[in-house]
Amino acid sequence: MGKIKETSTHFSNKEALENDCHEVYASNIIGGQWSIAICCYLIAGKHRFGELKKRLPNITERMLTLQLRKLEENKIVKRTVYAQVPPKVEYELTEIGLELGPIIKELGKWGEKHKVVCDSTTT
Amino acid sequence: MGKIKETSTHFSNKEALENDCHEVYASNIIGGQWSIAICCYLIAGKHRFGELKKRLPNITERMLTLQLRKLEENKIVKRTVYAQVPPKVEYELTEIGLELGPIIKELGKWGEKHKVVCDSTTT
DNA sequence: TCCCATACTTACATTTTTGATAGTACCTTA
DNA sequence: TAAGGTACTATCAAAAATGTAAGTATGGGA
Repeated sequence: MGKIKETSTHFSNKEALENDCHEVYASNIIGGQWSIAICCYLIAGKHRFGELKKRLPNITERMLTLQLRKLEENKIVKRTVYAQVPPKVEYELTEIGLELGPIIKELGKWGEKHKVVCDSTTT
Repeated sequence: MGKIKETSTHFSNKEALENDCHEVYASNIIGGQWSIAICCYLIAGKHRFGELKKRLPNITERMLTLQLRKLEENKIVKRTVYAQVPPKVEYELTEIGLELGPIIKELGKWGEKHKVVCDSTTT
């Protein structure tokens, strides 16, 4: 996630797809390596930056920041900064972010089932 | 989507996340540039390769092939080859693929709503 | 005075995904 | 004999996502 090149074919394809398919639009919002994992924790409630970092063992601060910024831009999470030293910042889901909760959970259930089905037919 | 490097940090992070989060597991399966769009059409029924290509105007044959192969590997779609010339190949959702249908539709509804909310607060 | 904790930022390297372009096989029909 | 239609594959290049490593600010406490 650096700057994107708005003249690339990739970019315009993505935009075009988003525009005539809400499903794709939605998946682009929550589809980063860590986005869904972050959401899973936030569904359970508010978290500080450092707490999220602990729960996502291998994430770098850079990636956590990037993903949170993206979620914030998309109004999925709300960021609250406390004027303290050392700093304290809390992240929580917005209203529309919360509405994503049940869908993500359904997806999780499906994933669990899928894993079983797939494993059994492979072996 | 070429060969992946199974020794990379990225790879092992992804695997670790998948293993303790079914939601992430699921999202990795359906999260490619075109996967959800393809699924959307297949939810409506069987399609030939060329039909999908027409419906996804800017997709290259390469990408369509890659995505379909990935979906097939993950047992989301079933591929049927007819021994004809010129060739005819049909793609359809499997049972577990069909179960994804309602979830994708919910995601679509959410996306539609999100778009409205986000646009109104931005302007 | 110096170190600490927290939540970042910056610059660069690597890996992964996607795109562009050309080619393949095969039988049918003209 | 040649062209056409379908579903691909192969190679190379570009772009995007992620990872690594180091640095920043600030006030409080030792």
